[in-house]
Amino acid sequence: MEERKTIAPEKTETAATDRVLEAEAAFKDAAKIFSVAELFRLFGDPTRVGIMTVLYEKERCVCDLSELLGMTDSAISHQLRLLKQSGLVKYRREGKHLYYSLADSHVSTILAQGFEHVNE
Amino acid sequence: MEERKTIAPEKTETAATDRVLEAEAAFKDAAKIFSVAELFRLFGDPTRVGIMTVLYEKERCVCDLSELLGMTDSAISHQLRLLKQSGLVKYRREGKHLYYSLADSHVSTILAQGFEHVNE
DNA sequence: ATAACAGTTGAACAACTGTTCAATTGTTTG
DNA sequence: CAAACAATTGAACAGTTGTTCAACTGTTAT
Repeated sequence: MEERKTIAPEKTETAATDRVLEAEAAFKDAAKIFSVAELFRLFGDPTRVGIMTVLYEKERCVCDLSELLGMTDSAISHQLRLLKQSGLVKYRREGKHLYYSLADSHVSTILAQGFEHVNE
Repeated sequence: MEERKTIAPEKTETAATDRVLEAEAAFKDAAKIFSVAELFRLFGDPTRVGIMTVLYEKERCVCDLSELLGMTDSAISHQLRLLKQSGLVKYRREGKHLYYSLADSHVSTILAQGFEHVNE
């Protein structure tokens, strides 16, 4: 994010270098802003929050998740794919069942923070 | 969220009361899940994250925000309205300018958590 | 091998979201 | 008062999202 509102068109080489460095910093910041938004976007849907809230307690297979949340396997599976792709959940196979769980403590922490804010 | 996967159809009055209480609890949980998703949904857009990231440092007027983020006043204003409606930002008037700022420390905390997760 | 169960996948569709544009409100200054 | 600036608003539009449905893969048991 750029700090100054206006940049006078300077002529020295060091000033030019400064502007390049500023531009690079702004670019990195912009990339981070997109990543943060993308992270929160995944927490921004009731089905996905429901899934993660259930998984907060313990691992679950898809059929448990769909029954607990009152949705079809397909709908749950589609959302799990998004969560999986973003590294928010992981899974292990046990016979016919795939047991999903939260990927790491970061995910639980962010989720908990959300509930904390909602509970005033 | 319901714990047991199946509920046997019991006949006593206490069991009926239990089921009502369970249903109420499930309803409250569902309502909270929607609130949490709604909260994160607002953090799930790059423009809004950009706005909040700029406001994290200090309060800003709409014209500053639009210049810093390289967007039109209108686009910024539309997003500020959403953030305002959800109590995530507040503002004060000073002459022609409306100075926006983050509503409370909860907002900064959630935002910081997001950046922390993105920075590994 | 076949049936049954668990889960995934892709296409299709309706609902929603974010930006733009033009018109408008509110405030200050000449 | 009029002009200029700051910001909001609503309609319109394209792009995205989440669910459904049907077809499919993979695993276990008979």
